[in-house]
Amino acid sequence: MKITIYDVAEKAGVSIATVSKVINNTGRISEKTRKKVMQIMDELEYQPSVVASALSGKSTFTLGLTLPDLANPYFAELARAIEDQGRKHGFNVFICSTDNDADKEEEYYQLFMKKRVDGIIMVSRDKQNVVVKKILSEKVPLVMIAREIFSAPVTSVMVDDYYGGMQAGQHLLQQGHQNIAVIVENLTELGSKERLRGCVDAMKEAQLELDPQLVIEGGYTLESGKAAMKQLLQQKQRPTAVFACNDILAIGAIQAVREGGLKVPDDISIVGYDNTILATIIDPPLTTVAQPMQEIGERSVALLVQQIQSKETVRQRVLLMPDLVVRQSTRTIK
Amino acid sequence: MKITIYDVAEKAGVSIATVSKVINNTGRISEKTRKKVMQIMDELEYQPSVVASALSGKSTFTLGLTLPDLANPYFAELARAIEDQGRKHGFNVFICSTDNDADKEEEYYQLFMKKRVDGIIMVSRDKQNVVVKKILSEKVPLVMIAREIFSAPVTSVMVDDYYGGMQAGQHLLQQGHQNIAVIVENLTELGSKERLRGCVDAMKEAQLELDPQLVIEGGYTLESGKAAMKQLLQQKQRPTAVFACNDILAIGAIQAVREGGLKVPDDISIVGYDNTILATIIDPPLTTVAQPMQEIGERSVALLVQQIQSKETVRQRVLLMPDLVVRQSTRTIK
DNA sequence: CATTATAAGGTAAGCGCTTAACCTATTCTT
DNA sequence: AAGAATAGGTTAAGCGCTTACCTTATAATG
Repeated sequence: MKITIYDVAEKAGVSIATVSKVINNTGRISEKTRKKVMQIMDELEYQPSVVASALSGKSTFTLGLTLPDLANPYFAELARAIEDQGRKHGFNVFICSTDNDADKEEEYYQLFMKKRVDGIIMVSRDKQNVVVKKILSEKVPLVMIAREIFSAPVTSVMVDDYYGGMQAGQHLLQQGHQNIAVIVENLTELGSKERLRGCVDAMKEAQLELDPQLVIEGGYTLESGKAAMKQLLQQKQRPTAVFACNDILAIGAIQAVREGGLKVPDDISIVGYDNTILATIIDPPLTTVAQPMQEIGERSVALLVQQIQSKETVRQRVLLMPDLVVRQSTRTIK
Repeated sequence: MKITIYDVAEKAGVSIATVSKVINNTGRISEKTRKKVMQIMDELEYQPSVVASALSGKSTFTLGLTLPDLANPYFAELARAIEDQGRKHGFNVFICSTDNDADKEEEYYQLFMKKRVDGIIMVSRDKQNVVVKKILSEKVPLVMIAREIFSAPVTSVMVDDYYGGMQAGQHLLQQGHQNIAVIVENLTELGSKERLRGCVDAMKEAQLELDPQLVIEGGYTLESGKAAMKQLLQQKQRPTAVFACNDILAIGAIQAVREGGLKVPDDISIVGYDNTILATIIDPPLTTVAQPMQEIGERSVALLVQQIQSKETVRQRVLLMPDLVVRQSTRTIK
């Protein structure tokens, strides 16, 4: 059956300890023996069992990742970034969609524990997360990628929503817009609030004030973005620019504008948030605030691996900066 | 540290064998003892180590999935479907992006072997796949999700491209189009050829012939779709309808049409292929041939699990039917 | 009542590795 | 040239389970 370390040892005429040492590059082994063993391993196409090595004290080189929904392009891209970084460090990752369902989250967590993953990355909107507390109390290495500041002391990677909102606002202001509306996702959520606040502050700096009438909760779907925009189009003083707090909402807004017989960006400028692939394929291509996906993946994996390897827990929150990507859904106002 | 089977056994006043038996529901255990042991496991929040149980002969309950790129919405959706099905059967899945790079594929395959995954699902365009042959020769359970018929006897799940192309063609014909163009991905690839052939045959049934001038290779990118469409717009006899062999191409085509001062579907109808999320957010929403993602995930996992459990290898090819989703990028011609 | 079945659970080997502790030639030292 | 270092291995225990094979009560049988 499967080739084991015994087969290699026997064929090389050494003990299994020696083989183990050449695999792990530990202990003292003469160059000659090393060569010999390596050659035999090659010949036999020996693949040391991570299962066995994990059982005898080493790690499983496996990470668990939970996120709301892998079918969502935003999370898929993030997952890809994490996967790539994991690979660099020699880790495979279990990617698990929770649908924001606490039960599924719990279920996956249990699976992670049974499989003895070395660490967990959670992407979550929920700040009152019970599972997180369990993970922490079990001292399993954990990194959160979140939009809310977590009450517990968790190492987390976040993107500065306030700054992102501000960038969006500044961009529109630079283009001469004064009458700006904001479609937020959900005003009870910190991330949304921060994006809004950033935009408001950008306007304040320009001595402008955001009309509360022009702030609308849009939720997360295309339809709701459309509806929000329609509502905005009815206002007595129609805005000349809209900052939508995610790309889907922005796209819904574009569609509503078009259905209203107006044009983007000619009549109304729109800036989105996230810079998902959707932003590039929509017409006109969407000006949007880009989350630094690669960077998020890189930092979170790095922080996790660090925890795994050093066992120490220097908890920290990393705050990354988003970046505005200017495309064609915004333009200078006359 | 971690609770082990010994802790449970001791606290319950039984041997570890007994605990193992209640965990696995094997052997004879009295109801009383079972209850007792279960209760203790609960109390201690005992999570049996899959690592240990895998080492002693059971499976790892882990699947490996390789696909070209998780950041691509099409594959992300597929991965999600597979993940869900895996969960139903108690499996976690390592999701790995290969970027169609043979080296990465090989690397991931080696990792899968080291981690002793129970089975592998590969999503690939490549039919000359060396890794596949290795997997087969190692007798590791494998299911391919492919577009090409594989030379080796691999269990595979495919979608009937010919029928999909036919559906697209029939739809356009029913709407009265006679002058139909096709933007294929790549004429050297079987999947593309089949879609084209399906469309051609649909036309033949209607006593029509597809003008070879109206078949253009478009590749896989938005830009290339745009370019292809522009080329079509220049033809002396401009087509009234276009069948683009994937959604991205279709979207590129829509943009080209719009840039040419024409409208979809008023001037030109367009049908895509894949029914990715992109089709729903584009304006106008894209009529497209839907791949049965859920079904693909379900069947492939089911086939894999079957192989894993029964050890027998009833190789088979499952051919699923795609389904046309009519949206607003096509319309009846006067 | 002695014998046999059966139910309930225990013993111990083994899965494929890692690693601390130990052993034995060589090579240095002085 | 004798003792101390050192290089290069080997031995064996242990990681946390599973499982074939025992053992021992207890119930069934003639």
